[in-house]
Amino acid sequence: MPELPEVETIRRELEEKISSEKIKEVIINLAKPIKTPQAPEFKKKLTGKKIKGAKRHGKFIILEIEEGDFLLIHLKLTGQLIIEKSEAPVEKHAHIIFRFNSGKDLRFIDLRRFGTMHLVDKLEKVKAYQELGPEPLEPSFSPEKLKEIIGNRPTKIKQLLMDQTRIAGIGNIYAAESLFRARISPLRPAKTLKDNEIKKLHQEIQQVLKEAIKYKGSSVDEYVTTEGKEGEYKDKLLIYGLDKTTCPVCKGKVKTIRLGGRGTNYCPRCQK
DNA sequence: AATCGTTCCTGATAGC
DNA sequence: TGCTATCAGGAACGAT
Repeated sequence: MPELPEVETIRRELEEKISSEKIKEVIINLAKPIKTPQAPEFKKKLTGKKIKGAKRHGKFIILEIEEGDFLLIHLKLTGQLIIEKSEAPVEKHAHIIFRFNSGKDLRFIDLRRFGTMHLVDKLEKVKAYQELGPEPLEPSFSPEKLKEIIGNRPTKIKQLLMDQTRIAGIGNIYAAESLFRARISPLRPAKTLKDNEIKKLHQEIQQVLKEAIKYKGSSVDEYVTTEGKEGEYKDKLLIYGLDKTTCPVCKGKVKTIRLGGRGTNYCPRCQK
């Protein structure tokens, strides 16, 4: 599933490959992902417009459209954005196709249909976007900032890391990885973390995200790049993934629990 | 205000 | 074999 490194990989490729592409036609095979406006107006507002660029905040991709609109795309669990020639056979679950004058398509494919799109003139109109917490790779995200976010909260640290209104872009994969690397149990109430643990966690969050971007993300579930290629960071993950039963550090048994409805792997011997 | 449980959806897999 | 039941999960939403 796409988290910050995966979404950033897609954003970079979109920026490079479809900036200044002009939309000739929008084909809607399934209207469900389009949250606003309604499908006919969505189509009308985009047809004939140029794409100016691609930004990202958290797990949202923002396509900047000519004349000031923004197309916010959230891939949720299984959404994909693929760029290919218009004559390529249409994939199963290709719900929305942006067809360009150049003969290329940008296709939104989404097996579980959880992904969303909003076309708005102001970003603040999308509530979840407007409520996003700070970007973990921005300079403003200092160890002190993380300490402030943790504050006196009793919430389990893993759930706090995954809360998009606290920090933007971290999901199940990178929450588990950064906690493992920082040797902190996902079950620890956030407020019990000592200053040195917060510092370490902050460092590991930034490092694992940067490394994962370098490898074009982790192909877990359906994630692929806009070229349809898998991200290679999957092989570098230390703790995430059901097939891991042995801790790569102490060789002890990895524990799988459910935390806030999510499968969570950790090593009880290494992570305190 | 913060947190918890439920819901959306398909395909893989287990069990009979 | 072929059917049905179960499960995974990000975040919106309603309830507490």
